Amino acid sequence: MIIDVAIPIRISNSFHYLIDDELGKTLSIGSVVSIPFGNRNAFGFVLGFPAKSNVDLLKLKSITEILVLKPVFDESMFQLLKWVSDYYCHPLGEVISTAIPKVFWMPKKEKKNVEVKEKNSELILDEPVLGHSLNENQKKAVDLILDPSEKRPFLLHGVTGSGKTEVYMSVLSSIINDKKTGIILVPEIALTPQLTERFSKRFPGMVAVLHSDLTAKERTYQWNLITEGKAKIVIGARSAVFAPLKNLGVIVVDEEHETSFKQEDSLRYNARDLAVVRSKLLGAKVILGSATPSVETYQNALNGKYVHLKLPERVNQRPMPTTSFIDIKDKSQWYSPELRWLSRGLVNAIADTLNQGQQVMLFLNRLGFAHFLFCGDCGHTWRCKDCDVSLTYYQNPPLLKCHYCGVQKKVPVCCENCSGTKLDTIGLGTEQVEKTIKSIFPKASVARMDRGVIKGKKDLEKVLERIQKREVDIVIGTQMVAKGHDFPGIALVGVLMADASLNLPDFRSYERTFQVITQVSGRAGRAETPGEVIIQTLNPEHPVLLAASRHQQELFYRDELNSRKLFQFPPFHRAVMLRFQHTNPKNVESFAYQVTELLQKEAPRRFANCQILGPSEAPLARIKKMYRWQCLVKSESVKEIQGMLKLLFEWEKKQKSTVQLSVDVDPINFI
DNA sequence: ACTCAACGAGAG
DNA sequence: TCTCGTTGAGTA
Repeated sequence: MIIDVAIPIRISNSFHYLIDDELGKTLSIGSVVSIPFGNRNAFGFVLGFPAKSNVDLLKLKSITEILVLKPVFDESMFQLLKWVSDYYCHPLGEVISTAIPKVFWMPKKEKKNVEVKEKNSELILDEPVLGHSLNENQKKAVDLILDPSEKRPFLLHGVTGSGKTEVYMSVLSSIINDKKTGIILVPEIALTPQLTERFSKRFPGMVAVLHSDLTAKERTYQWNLITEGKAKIVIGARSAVFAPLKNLGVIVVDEEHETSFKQEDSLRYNARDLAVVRSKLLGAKVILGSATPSVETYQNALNGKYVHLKLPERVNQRPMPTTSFIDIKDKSQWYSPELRWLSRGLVNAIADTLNQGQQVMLFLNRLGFAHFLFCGDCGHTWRCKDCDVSLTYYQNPPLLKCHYCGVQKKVPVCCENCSGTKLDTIGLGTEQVEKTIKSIFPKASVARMDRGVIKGKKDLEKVLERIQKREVDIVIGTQMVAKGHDFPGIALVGVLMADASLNLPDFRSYERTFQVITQVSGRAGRAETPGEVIIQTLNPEHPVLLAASRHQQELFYRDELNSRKLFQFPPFHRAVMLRFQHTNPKNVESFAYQVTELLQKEAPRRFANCQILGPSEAPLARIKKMYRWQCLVKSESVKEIQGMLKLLFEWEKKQKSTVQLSVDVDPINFI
């Protein structure tokens, strides 16, 4: 008997093996087998039982042993996995190994049912109470979501603090009453302990948690809770979209606009999009929640593919914050001739806020002390040896770091080029903000919140608790502060360099800026006092900043959609990024040109709707010793793009070039 | 992915 | 001539 086996390696085809008839009958699709592969053993997933093989029967080898008899995925998951493999042009074996935790098929010892300890939480079967005092809008949203005749995905579009989580919980509660289950996807679970806690309290003993920081043991425990049907709700980061729940009733994607739902290496899938696909395959509900939806999702809501549910009010009628701009080009605004990045206006506002016993948050999306170090005598700058970027200067501990390959080195005392000693820095980072603010407000308690000081869940919980207890007067942070944490005492939010993200070479730079400004602004204000937001910028008239500050969402999306349409970008056109990498710059360049020319030659007759842009050197021309080129393909027709990729892969196989080619479907990252 | 054979430059 | 490091092909 023949079995078809997918091996988790970068080869697109599967392989046929022989197995004893009797033994073969015990296998299912999804069983894991050990097989001879070349001159070693490998693991593989059983895909099927073909009646015959087009490979010479004498060449077929027998499997070594059965590793896991019980399938590691069921029929409906198999459909999804095949869809993923097809859509993202990635070998099925690798897709499966991304979706299923390694501990379940990569056995260290022998694979047995791991004993599940009950820990301290008993499974409580009492049904939770419905109707946790929802407001009108929340109730309406829940009713629409639960309406069985409505099959479309839902965009739950609610301003910060409008109570989206209550809606999720009400829906979940009803889903569980119907003996169904649900998945909640969150951008970075290690950074959202509050949400997990709320769910565990509301649904005691029913919640499993999945994320990348789990140890093998914890992961096994959580996964078993799911497969054994004990967990009814799974909260997790992007890979939790593959959680093997039975009777899946709903998938919630919280903060659906977040880019961390896209995996940026190996299998480049987007968990938000897979949530929509998986729920469609199963007939389950899907809720995409955000205060600042992605332009793609917004367009789907506009054109009726998704149901647009709005939560326009903050709970308890909290007023929206008031926003003002400070033009930092204007010298008269500078705090001092040396401090050009800080305005008197913001300093005064901070002082007022502190005097009133309220808290301040300052936002700057750049880590470290300064962007780079340079020599005042000869102008030399310190750059990474392996990447085409300058090294970021950190002051405590004093280091020069590369943000792309992680290389660190000691800060030099003199210039390596001219031995000059007048070393100086350019470009502002959060460390420098912290130092400066501490010197201006020596009595205030200042806390920083960024990847430099917050390494994990524990650090975050500590800072959040200190902020909550009012032990901190001024919070200085990167993106991290924009991500859904509840800071009830913040009365003033200062955005230090609002322009930084506007001018990135990425068609989504306006969208990102709008989202992050709206999100940080949403941190300001509480029941009694409306919050205040001060935005320092070089460009106070910029329409994106204006729209964000005036809470004119519809205006922003209308303009942005118009320009996406005009320039033929998503959501109107599909995009695929072809990336080329090699240690030799000439090899990449010539291969990138060969590929592009091939596609351009074929396009007019076979793929008339495809545009091929490039090739061009990537904005980051070298990372980790690899020179990088790219080529962007756009088309209204997914079919044509798929056809073109097929042609490309066939051609590439024949070329046997050493240049690495990777395909990024629906790319998020353009640098 | 992984492994082995083939190939080519450096030491005795 | 021997050895070590790099490169390329094939895996059922």
